[in-house]
Amino acid sequence: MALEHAILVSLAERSASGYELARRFDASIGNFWKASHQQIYKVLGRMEADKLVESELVAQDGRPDKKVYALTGEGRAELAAFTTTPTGPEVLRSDLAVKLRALPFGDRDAVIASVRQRHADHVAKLADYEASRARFYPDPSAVPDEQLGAWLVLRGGIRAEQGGLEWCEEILQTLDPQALGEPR
Amino acid sequence: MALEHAILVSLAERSASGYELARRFDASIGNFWKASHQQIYKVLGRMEADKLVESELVAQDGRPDKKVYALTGEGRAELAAFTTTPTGPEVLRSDLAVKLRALPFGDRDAVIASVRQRHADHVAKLADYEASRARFYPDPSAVPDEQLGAWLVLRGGIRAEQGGLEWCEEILQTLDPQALGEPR
DNA sequence: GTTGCGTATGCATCGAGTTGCGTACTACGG
DNA sequence: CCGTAGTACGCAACTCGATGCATACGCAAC
Repeated sequence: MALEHAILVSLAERSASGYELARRFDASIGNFWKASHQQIYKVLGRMEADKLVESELVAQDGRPDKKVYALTGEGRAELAAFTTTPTGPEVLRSDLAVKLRALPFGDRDAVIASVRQRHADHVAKLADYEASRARFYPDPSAVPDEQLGAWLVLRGGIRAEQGGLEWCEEILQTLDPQALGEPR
Repeated sequence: MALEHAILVSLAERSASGYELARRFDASIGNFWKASHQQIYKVLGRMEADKLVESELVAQDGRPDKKVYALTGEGRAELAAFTTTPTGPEVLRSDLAVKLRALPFGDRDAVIASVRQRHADHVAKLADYEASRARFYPDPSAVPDEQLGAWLVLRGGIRAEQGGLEWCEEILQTLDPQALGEPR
């Protein structure tokens, strides 16, 4: 039930409607936790029933009304409690790894194509992260204390993408060495 | 439904009972895809109904009977087809990232403790992977073709663990610089 | 001799997450 | 005036996966 905690964090940083949360989950927070708007609405409903958040209807003009959610004291307490719970080991699920393992039983060229796609994904994501870094943290040696967490998460994202990228390059070098001169 | 494909790969490499599969998922395959034995039994049941696998009851002495599953032709075809499907972008879910982001609203020391724990996990996993590498691929320049996939997956695992380890070190250096001299 | 451990299979229940659909209003272009 | 797109919320049905529990057998330890 960690989606709940991701939402709590997001709302702690700034109150928002479900719709806004969904978009945030497409951007910054979504870099390390995905969620569709349906899930978000569902969980928000439960969280409101549990008194972790409260909502206020806000009329807008030119747009539908929205329901802005804010943390309650109980929500803040729950979030603080969450930080003290032990973190279980990371669970990874890699489709690409399954495909690699299936190499002897499948289509080598198709697998290589998947790796190329993944390679491109990493390049794009990395550019994205780099842009965020340059924009929000122009001076890495002077990150304000309250942004340390977000900064470290961004650094982790950059590391993960770089690692994934290098892995893709190693795979391509191994499976398809002669094609390396021509990409791009 | 990629658990299905992970099972297909595992059975393609060698026929096995549900119990054996569950243990394999604790070891090599489980490094990039987790599954409990109940899930495996359930999925195996469905896969048999779908004719992707077939089972044979094998009596053992000193032990309960077991049901050994093997791929059918249809199963092999499904596995080959899987390798040609496009691979979606990786979905990551990091509890630790959520906790880092929650730093300003929670308990800093507890978060640091979680990072230390994660750090230790990475060290252990890395040692594990290194042992596998040394044992199964003593000469990295001479990996037989049919093991290339497994080798690359292992390389990816090592990279991911190293990356995670370095991230933990960066976090600790940032949040708790003076404590770095004393660990261990 | 019974308690615990390892092998081996499975059910039942619940929450998490996906997919598809539905409603309602505004704004803009053709 | 209609179609398309964006904002904003939500239900229903389903699958996936996690957790807990149950059963059955044999072996070894205490």
